[in-house]
Amino acid sequence: MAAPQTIFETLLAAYGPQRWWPGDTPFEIMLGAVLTQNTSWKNVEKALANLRDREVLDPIKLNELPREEMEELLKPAGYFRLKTARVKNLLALLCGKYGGSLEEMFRGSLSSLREELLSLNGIGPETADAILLYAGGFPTFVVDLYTHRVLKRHGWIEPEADYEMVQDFFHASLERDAPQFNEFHALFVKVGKEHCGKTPKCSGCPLESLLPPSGICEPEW
DNA sequence: GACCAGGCACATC
DNA sequence: GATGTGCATGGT
Repeated sequence: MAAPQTIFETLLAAYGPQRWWPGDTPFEIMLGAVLTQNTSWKNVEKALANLRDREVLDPIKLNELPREEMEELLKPAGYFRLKTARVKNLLALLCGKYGGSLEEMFRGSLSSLREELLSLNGIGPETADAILLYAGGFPTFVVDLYTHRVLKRHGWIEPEADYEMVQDFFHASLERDAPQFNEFHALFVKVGKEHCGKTPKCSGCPLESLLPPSGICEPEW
């Protein structure tokens, strides 16, 4: 069984720091977390650029934008009706309870904020953790599809493991270090894209070295 | 033209 | 409780 720290060091050695989730502001990162749901980041950037051009990349201004206009600006990110509703749910909390201030919002505790975000329609565990880690700087591990897939294929978690169980795999043994969690998640997406897609390309995968002699990467998951 | 992308909620069994 | 399906655009 490979330890999370060993997996991290192996991926970091193979790919180097990813310096992920570039966003000019925490608010932009927060929006990006919703917009990137099942969507490539390139499309998300177009939607964020639309918001910037329209000069509504600000909690208060965006909250005042009519639904139809927001839908139009978010179109490039896909699921634009759905995501407009989700962004509005987020803005309702941010503006209603915290006066539109992310700084104010992130004064809360990790666990209470996580619960609060999860109570919103459209914010699931991955989006909540992404907001808390990447925008808020809280040490919570973001588990995405690639993380699940990489761990299951290599036999490092049981096949039935759900989101919380995968997250516990990391939280149990790693220091609660936001910069490391940030980098680690990005590295999983990197190795996932290159080797653990739906059609796996195991040749040259840096994680192969961590498997026991009889271990194999199970490509069917 | 098929398939995929940094999910989530809801329906149905 | 588990499994299936809708949501939508843009790139390969």
